Amino acid sequence: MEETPPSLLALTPYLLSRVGKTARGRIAERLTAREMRLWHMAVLAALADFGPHAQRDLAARLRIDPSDVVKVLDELAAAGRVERARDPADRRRVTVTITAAGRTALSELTADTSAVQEEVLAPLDEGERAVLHSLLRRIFAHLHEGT
Amino acid sequence: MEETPPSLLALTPYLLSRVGKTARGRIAERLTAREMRLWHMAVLAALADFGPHAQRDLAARLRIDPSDVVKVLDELAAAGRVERARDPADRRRVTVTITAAGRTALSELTADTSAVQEEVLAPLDEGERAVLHSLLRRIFAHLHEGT
DNA sequence: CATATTTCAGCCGAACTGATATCT
DNA sequence: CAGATATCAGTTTGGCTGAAATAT
Repeated sequence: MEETPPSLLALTPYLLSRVGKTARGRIAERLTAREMRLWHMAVLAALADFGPHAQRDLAARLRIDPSDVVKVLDELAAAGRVERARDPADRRRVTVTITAAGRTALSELTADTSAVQEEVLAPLDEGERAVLHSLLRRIFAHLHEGT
Repeated sequence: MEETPPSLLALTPYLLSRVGKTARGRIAERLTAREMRLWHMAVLAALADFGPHAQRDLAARLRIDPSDVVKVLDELAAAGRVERARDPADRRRVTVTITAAGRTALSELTADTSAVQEEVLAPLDEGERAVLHSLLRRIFAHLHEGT
């Protein structure tokens, strides 16, 4: 009396949605233990990978609402993981930079996510994981090219 | 200035989370056009696949909170897609049954989801879609066996 | 009386909307 | 003054919690 309806399991988007939600949940669970959330990690990763951003550019890159960027940065700045500074060339802009503490935090979060990867992909061998990752990359690229 | 951070794209759980969320969003979009939501579809599918359920069993099968089952069924019943009846053998229980209108609605929702499948999996050929589906089925089974 | 099932009211995090202040 | 940027306040939605009401 616990089976999932087969007519749903036959639909790949349904499976994607369910598995994705579980993955998200597992990551969020670990981040919560560090008093962080997914957006905090995404922001830190963007700053580490691409250098300082104006808040507007962070919002565009991560597809997060600008008004939410404010809150996320408030929290990251309070924890000393990013620094905000007015751009002297255009004083409307606020330039956000990751700190050393921010990089440390990011590496912990990345380790958490790798642990989740181990949990979620447990039934797959190395080759299968690579295939899955590559298929998802292609789908992801396709979903974000039209926009 | 629009690339997603590579350190995130390297993490399969992150990709699963993002792609899954988009899939969920695309389905939800279509269902909204029919004034339905994902839980409505899941409930109808469970009733169609496995026959009448007590509300408690629907909640267990679909891993939805019992208090939310009440709201979902209120809406489905108001639209004539399910019927509720007290179980005479145990009058605490309410037995839920799908109606003919409910089956019609479900087939429309399934068609919507198939259309989303076409959108999301567009870059993959038949063989790749089968591989993806099979890998996701295995992950899904693994995630739900421990519980 | 203890437990099971359904129902209801309310909370919280995530995502969005609209308005405002500041600056170009 | 028109447009851009950041900020703030409020709304909505989904998912959860806790407490009732009814029945076993």
